[in-house]
Amino acid sequence: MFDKVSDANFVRGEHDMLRFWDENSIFDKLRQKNAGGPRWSFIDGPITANNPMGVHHAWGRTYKDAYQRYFAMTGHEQRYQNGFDCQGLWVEVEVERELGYATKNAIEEQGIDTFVNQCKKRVLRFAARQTEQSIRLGYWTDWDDPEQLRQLSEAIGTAEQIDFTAPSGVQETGTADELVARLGNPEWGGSYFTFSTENNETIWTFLKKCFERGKVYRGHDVMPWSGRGGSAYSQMEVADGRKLTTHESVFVRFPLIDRDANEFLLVWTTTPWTLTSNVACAVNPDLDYVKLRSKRDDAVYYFAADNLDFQRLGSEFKDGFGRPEWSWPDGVPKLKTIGQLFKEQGGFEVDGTIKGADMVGWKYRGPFDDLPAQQQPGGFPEDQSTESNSQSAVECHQVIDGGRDSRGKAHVVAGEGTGIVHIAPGCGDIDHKLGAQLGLVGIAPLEENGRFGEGFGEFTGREAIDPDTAQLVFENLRGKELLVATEVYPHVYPHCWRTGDELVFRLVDEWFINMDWRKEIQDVVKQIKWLPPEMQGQDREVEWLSNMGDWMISKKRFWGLALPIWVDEETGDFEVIGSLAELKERAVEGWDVLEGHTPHRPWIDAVKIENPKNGNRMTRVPDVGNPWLDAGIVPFSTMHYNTDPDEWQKWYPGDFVTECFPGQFRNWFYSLLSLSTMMRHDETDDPVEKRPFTTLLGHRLVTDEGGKPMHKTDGTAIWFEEAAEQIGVDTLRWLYLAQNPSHDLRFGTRHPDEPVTIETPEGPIDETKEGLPICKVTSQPSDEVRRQILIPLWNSYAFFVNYARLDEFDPTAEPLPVADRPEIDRWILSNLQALIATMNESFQEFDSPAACSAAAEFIDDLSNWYIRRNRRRFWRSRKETQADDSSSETSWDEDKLAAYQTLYEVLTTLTKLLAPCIPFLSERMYRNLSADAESPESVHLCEYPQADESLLDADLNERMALAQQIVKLGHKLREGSSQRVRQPLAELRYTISADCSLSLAQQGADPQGAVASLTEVIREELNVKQLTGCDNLDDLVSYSYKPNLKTLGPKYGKLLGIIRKQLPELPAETLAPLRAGESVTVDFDGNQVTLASDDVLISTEQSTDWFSGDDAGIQLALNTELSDELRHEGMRNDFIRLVQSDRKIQNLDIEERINITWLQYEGGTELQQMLTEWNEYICRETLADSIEQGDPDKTPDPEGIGTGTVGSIGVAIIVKSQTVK
RNA sequence: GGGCCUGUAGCUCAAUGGUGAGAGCCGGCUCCUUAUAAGAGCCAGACGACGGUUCGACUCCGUCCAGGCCCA
Repeated sequence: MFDKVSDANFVRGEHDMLRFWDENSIFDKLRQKNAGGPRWSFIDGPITANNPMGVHHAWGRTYKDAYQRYFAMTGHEQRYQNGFDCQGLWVEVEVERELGYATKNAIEEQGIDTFVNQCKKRVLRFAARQTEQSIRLGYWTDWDDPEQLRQLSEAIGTAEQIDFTAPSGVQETGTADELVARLGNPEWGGSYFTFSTENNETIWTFLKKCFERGKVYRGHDVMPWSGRGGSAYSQMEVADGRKLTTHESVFVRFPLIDRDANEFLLVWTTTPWTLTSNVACAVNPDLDYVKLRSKRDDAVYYFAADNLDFQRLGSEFKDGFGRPEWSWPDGVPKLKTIGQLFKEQGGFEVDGTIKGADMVGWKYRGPFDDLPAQQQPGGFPEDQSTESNSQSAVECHQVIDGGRDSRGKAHVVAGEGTGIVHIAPGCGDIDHKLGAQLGLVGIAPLEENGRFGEGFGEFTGREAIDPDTAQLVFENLRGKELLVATEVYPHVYPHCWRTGDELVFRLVDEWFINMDWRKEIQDVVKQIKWLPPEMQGQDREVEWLSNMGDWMISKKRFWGLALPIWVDEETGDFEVIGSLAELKERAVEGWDVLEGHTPHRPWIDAVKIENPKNGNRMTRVPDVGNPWLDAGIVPFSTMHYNTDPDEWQKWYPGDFVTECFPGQFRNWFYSLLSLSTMMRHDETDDPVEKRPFTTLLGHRLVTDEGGKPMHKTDGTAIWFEEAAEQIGVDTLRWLYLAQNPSHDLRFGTRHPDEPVTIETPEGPIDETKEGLPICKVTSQPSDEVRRQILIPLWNSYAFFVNYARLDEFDPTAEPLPVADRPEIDRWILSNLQALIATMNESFQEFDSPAACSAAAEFIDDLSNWYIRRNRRRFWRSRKETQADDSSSETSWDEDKLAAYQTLYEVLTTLTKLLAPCIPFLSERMYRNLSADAESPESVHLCEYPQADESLLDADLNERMALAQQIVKLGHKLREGSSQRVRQPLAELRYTISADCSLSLAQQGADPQGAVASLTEVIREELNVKQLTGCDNLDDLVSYSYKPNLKTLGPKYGKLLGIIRKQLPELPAETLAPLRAGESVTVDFDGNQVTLASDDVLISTEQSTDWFSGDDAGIQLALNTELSDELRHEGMRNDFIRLVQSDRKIQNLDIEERINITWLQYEGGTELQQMLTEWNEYICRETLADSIEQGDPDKTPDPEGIGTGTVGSIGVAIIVKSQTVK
């Protein structure tokens, strides 16, 4: 027997199901069930275990769970391993914040070991948190016990022996560090952690392969650098930290040598400190340079002719710098043109122009040639590599061609500046590239802390970004009479996203992978399916690969992969070590320090090896690895490429990965693809064999309701539980799965000023575990999902269950053959098969939106058509018992049984179909519906439904669709003629032309006949007494004719204009044969044109008092004439409706009997007459025992009174329950 | 600056070169309902601008404008 169903209460139901799954180990049973089945290999992209999850994480995780559930229900064995991304700067930043460190130095002062342990603790803590959140999301995978993770987190760095129970049940005892290093191993199960020793060691394997191919090198690069952070920044970090700021920029003059005295290059820069490190000046050889003579001192300046009167930052002054918050800063004056500057300094005259090309090779004196750094041969610091230039910077000073970038665009252009660019290869990106191209030496002025090093005179020790440093430069220049002018210059400049400090460009020593094997990776990319297609993922990845530079794998930080590169600093020799075993073998010092610790800093730094060439000690580079290596190695490390190759072979390549798109082309996707390509290069040449995965599904971002990104800092980011407990997880999951992945999801709005308390399994809470307040979340799209999908689904289920209880329906009874069931039953079952087929296809194609929209459409058909049309079949038992209905038929029982069995079949199938999408609600419905002891205890242990072709009746589906179209059009006609649906009308006539439905026409079926079997349905829906199919409606409507341009265009071309104009004006009888499918020949301005029936479009127009209309090949005409009889019937329906609505307001039980009193305040006796005629009928329909007229002059009891209109008569109706009072 | 993508209803998105450019959401009006905090019907557009190709352009081509992404 089914349990009674009342309010849906979705969120509470979800918690009930979580408990049910947990207490009955349903997930374990699922894994057991599928063990040995065909494999489906999902590879999880690790989530950064650094903060609690927000709603933006839940999108991808819903895909991950839904597809794993689908493939589980189709019997596949899976790995079920979630991953946590553990290492890297993000964690360090948060830990620095936790510890209150202000600078990088503090980490070293307080001990790297302390810091690294804190990082581990934090990661474990948030892994526990995210595990709990993911479980709440319904994400089924092999989770660690969050409490165990917390226990490990607590004990990190201590010698305490921990008793650890792995998810597999394996017991182990050890220190937290020992245990943590092995998390996610195959014996234990559980999530993988990228800090695990196996993960790190497998990256060593990769780097060793790179090394053996000669792809690892030590390089120098000029990189954005944060003095306070002590770290190079990636381009992405820089992009995140761009801010509008002002600098005091400077016009400076460089005296030319070997030319007339008093000639100068005019140079401009916004970073005056870089002038100390000037090596060359670049011009554009194609530009004209003006020779300007200043009247003040007769000095001659060279600069780009176009710049003389160029209004620098003219448009920015008006419109700002491209973002709303970047408008021209207050108090900063409009910039002067160079012409103005010289005018103010006493005027000038122009002595002609010269091509840039003619200036190349001119020598000049630099402004800081007195500095030791400028005078040191080979640059500063001296470059010792063999082919390097041994000149000093001073000796390099000359005008050079600025050159072009890879796409032929000149580096030096007119416009901002002077068209002469000062080049400091140690201080700028392009400068560095140019310097390398032309063999110029470099000067690297800055130390790691962002201050000038030795060799820079009075600048040594000064911070580059300190405005006082700029002032010192200006003073110095003034003293040397080289300063022309300074100005306040606004521009968008990179800043450290952590400290807000300005970044500088600094020459750094870093480790790179030479990516000249990019072609190999591109070949692999082309073997992968990139979804959704409209994101053009494959093209974008190939494009990125062809433009990317070498991969800088080093980071000057503490918490991360220990780069396995050991260097002999004396000779520059280096070696990459491929495993810990190899390292142990080679270690000549410090192994005892590492022993007992994970291969992280600081312990691994102690290990030294010997240079086999000369016996020198080799020391590990102090850098840690780029964290994308950690995530990219996952298809190898987590499947045990090194430790269990057979197991690895089983699961590689993955069948599916999914991740948020933006950024990942150059991050995770890139690292996965390049690592896999390199790992496999010595094993296969076939790009197919090098694929780490075969299909990738990307999705975009979660934004707020207005499409703007949500931020943690301004309180607009929505925490997972805020949404889960306020909106409901099934709703969220549907929202994610139904969303087009190539569009941002406009999720909703968090209201930071409206704190709320939410219910959780552990009781009500008003803040997160981190102490953040829980606030109100509104989400219009979620409300829509709930209203359109979940509630109708629930109501359909509730309708069934509650009537089935009353009728004691037995779901295990012998099913009636479907062929014997009414057409509408066969229709919904047929539609169900179509849905099953669509959902299977959609899941297999990773197209969850297609699955969701098909399901949504089906739920709508079920709720608003099938159930609504069939309600009476479910009510019959009641009628049978309470009124001796003379129209009783013998088929009643069978018909009712058919209805119950059909709806039961539909609902149970639907719970299975929807189980991957809405696992909670479908489980709840399934649990109540599957009374059968033989069915699995959980919907998630069921087989996914497969379509039964024999029940699929495309013809029936089409005919029903046609009936629905007729009903829709009929409603439109009623609306147009102001006839409410309760008012019965005498007749509706229809015709259906052959082109209304392609396949019906193709089958040669008679469309009128096709609908005939659905007459009852249409008649009832539209409340008409008679539905008549006609060959034509000629006597009721008139026709209008229009040319079908699509068919006529190709035939008559230019004649079309005439046809188009004249055809509608032709007499109706000329074109009438077209309606019978015959063709006619017409003369258009002397052109004989033969029109076939499909050359003309025919539509109907109203011409009688029948209301008519047409749509999609259907023509309808509705008779709106009302006889007394019809009018009374309409009144009867109004009356019943009023009574029923009163019953509902009073919340009467569906079986409760009543007495009715009605009051009429005005009007004649028609109402009374109607009630006499229909007394018995009304009593039966409303379960009334009596209908009496009351006296309107006596004040009626306001309790239980309803007012309304019957026909056009205003009445009040009192419904009294017999049992209440 | 270069490459790619996108400009359609108040909002979010559709529309093989073919006649009145479709949905959904929001709002308004009307209707329906003894499963329905549900549903049905009606009500809205200078297709970013300008040229070109064509009998016919939202669609193809060119130029420009605006926005996004990638690269520099």
